[in-house]
Amino acid sequence: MSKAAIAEMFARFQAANPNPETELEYASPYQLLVAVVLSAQATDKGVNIATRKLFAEAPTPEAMITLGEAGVTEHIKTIGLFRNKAKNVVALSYLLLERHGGEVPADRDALTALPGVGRKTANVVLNTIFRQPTMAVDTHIFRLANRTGLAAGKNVDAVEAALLRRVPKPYLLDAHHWLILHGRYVCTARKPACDRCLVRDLCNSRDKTDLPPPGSPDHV
DNA sequence: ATCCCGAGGG
DNA sequence: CCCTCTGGAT
Repeated sequence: MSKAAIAEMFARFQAANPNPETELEYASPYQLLVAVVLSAQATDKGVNIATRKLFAEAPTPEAMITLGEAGVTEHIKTIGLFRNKAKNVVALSYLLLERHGGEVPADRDALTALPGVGRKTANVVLNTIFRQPTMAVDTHIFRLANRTGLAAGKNVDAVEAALLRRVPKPYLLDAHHWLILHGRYVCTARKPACDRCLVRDLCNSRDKTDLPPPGSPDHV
């Protein structure tokens, strides 16, 4: 995708959705951090169902520790990888109190030092809470970037670096959420809805593609 | 490279 | 049945 095409792509995203936001439900930086940790290999919809109950009982790190690993597990059993996540949420809450006065640190190294928090989760927190121009590359953005030609890369780190180079600065703060939402609802993994894609004419996969071939049941 | 791991969609 | 979902730790 050319430089001009990329600028056009984000201009359209911005016009269609001036203030894109996460679909995770949270009432504090702490709750967003926990929700993002829980969202690994899970849908936002499923995470929200679990966190409604979880945050009602444990809205703060102190309450989460009191609830304990067994209590957390009960609330998040409907989410995949729940044993690891329950352990991480409690341990992370303990470390937030011990190292950061119970606050979420605005620092990538401090964030990734927490259990269950890797580079992608840290980037989401830095962007969503602290409004830093980070690019968190998840399954949606990795797929969409490579498919459309927005930013090619064999792994998430390469795609992140390419996006930071190619996305025009004025769009960088909101690019993450625009791309996530586009990937979730339009440029989906299996059966992309190209017929209602806002940037269809700019997409490399119009003629050279990893999409299902024309004529197949999955072709849109 | 492997494991973790439930819910929803097709 | 199989694939996908805002990955991280070993």
